[in-house]
Amino acid sequence: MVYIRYILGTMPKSITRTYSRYSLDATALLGGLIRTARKERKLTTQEVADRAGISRGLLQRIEKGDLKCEIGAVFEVATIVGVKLFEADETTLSRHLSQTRDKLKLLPKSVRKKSRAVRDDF
Amino acid sequence: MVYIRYILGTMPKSITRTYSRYSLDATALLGGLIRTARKERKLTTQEVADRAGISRGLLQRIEKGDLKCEIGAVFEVATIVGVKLFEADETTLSRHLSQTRDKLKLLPKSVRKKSRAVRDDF
DNA sequence: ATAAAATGATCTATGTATAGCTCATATAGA
DNA sequence: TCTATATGAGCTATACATAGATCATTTTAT
Repeated sequence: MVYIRYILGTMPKSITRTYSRYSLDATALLGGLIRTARKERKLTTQEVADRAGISRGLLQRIEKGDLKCEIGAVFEVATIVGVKLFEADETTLSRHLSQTRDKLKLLPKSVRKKSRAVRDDF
Repeated sequence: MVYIRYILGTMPKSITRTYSRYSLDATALLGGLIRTARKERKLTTQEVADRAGISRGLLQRIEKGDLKCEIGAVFEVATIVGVKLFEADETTLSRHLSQTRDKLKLLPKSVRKKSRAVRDDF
């Protein structure tokens, strides 16, 4: 079976994205914590990558703090090497989760802007 | 200018990935916290998406806790609506980051497995 | 010193996440 | 009630992240 995968097209234009210092630092910190925890547990990059079901290259990028990695892969690796997210263990996390869901129910379902400026012209 | 973009190939096979309960919960919690914070600050999805430089659709997936979003986009949105990562503000975060880097310098540069079982056959 | 193993870096093919629409529905405010 | 608007959901094209390989280098343990 043959599958049509490619045709002719125009030159692609790449998109660059900007990040705040806080996001950069947070991702770098998480990556560093993962790398530290992995070494303390004496696990090789290949072992952790296998357990997480990802490639060794992706694990390297995660440990470097690459902002373009998918969050599921990052969190999965963090879990495997024992880095706590939100500084919460499994039970605390799920409790916090349901609390957040309850809180959301109480908030308005959509945010509405003031339609016009307040009438102060009288 | 014409750019060669496509050729003929074989049928693609998709890859499914599994995630732990902990990763699922952590991502869902983060998404919920973001949604809650956004509403409390009375920001529309469009406003936050614009400020983060992402599409409204991606923001919806982030708030839903989609594990395939890139971590940079998620952290950027969290920062914008005021959700603290690591329960730390900017200065605490950068301090923690340099501490982690210092700690890494002290650890062995590569993890080495015991090459063979301990000699107990004598 | 030597060798085996771990890590770092780079390349290609391809599966897929994303932007940017459209349309339908829900909802807050007048 | 009425209406503007926010949200939800689905679509397509494409830019890009990932897997998987290879090779070079570093590093640990013997």
